[in-house]
Amino acid sequence: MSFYSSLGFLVFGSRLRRLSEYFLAEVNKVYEQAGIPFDASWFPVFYVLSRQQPIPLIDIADTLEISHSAVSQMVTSLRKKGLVKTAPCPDDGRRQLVMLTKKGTALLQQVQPIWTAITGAMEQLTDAHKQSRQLLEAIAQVEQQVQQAPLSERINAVLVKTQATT
Amino acid sequence: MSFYSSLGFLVFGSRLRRLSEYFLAEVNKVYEQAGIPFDASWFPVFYVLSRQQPIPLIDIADTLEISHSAVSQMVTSLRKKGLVKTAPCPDDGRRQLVMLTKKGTALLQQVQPIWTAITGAMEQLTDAHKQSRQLLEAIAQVEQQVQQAPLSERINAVLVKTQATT
DNA sequence: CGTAAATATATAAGTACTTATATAATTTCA
DNA sequence: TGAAATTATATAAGTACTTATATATTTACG
Repeated sequence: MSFYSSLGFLVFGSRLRRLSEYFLAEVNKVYEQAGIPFDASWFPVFYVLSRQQPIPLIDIADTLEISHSAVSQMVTSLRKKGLVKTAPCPDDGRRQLVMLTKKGTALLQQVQPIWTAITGAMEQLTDAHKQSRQLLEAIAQVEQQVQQAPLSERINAVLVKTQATT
Repeated sequence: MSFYSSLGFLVFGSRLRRLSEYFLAEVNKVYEQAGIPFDASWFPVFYVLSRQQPIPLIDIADTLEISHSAVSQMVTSLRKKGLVKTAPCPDDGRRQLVMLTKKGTALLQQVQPIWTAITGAMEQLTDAHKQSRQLLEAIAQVEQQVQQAPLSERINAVLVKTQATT
């Protein structure tokens, strides 16, 4: 058994990070092999724009649940590549409305079949199609659980109990 | 349902990263509240050293399945903090043997009860103690599956099949 | 109605990794 | 045995975020 398997949750974070990076790298291979000049890191912003457009930067950040800063940096990068453009909101001068350019829209058309295939491949990760769903469900449940009582509180509770019996 | 839940595996990577960062942040809270000057990011190297010492840098990297570079940077950082020291291996001048200093050993003593508590808290994340194990098992299974056939190949297979029927 | 608070964005710096590159020590084998 | 390949480490630069900070616009209210 590997170090990671035997250590269980103490290296939970590292394992998740590693798995995450693996998935992004694999998806990038697919884009490359399909000859589509798209990067996996662009997906979240592109996906939001595929649903709603134009949209203020702040709404993208809220939807993705990442910082304004991260979206601001990504939008700047995509703007430099000519894939999105921005314009101040007429109703509220603080807001920047983000939208796809013609080039961005064309790219979106290209990547959409890949997105569908990714979902399909993930669903087929096991014979019975059960495991990937279980993983998603397990992650969702852990996310819910830690919202109800933070992990740090749970750890402290265990700590106190251990110290009491020592 | 949140954006992340509805999108499923297309944002798998982001969700894993977010969960990972949450866990590291929570564990850091526990160290801080316990008044122990330890950072969650130090754990992997400290854990390896708690098992074997002295140990060549390359063996730490192999055990943790991270790059030599990452270990080299972490060891440099821990050495600057006076927690570890290094010495060239007498048998092989290329290797740097890493070991805990007196200060590092004292810190290890302090953090070990916390590590036990973290494992305990993770096991109790659900009433039935089933879910966290399921998550670990599900991750392990996904790790195994993608070793047998890379995700990119699976995605391509789905793509080809879709295009054939269109 | 003007000033304080809130909101939206941009930029700088930090984090924890990665890959690429350089350098040095060791091993291999023609 | 000595040149080529391998192995081990260190450092630089890049990535995709974060927090902290600055700035600008809008809203709220005494």
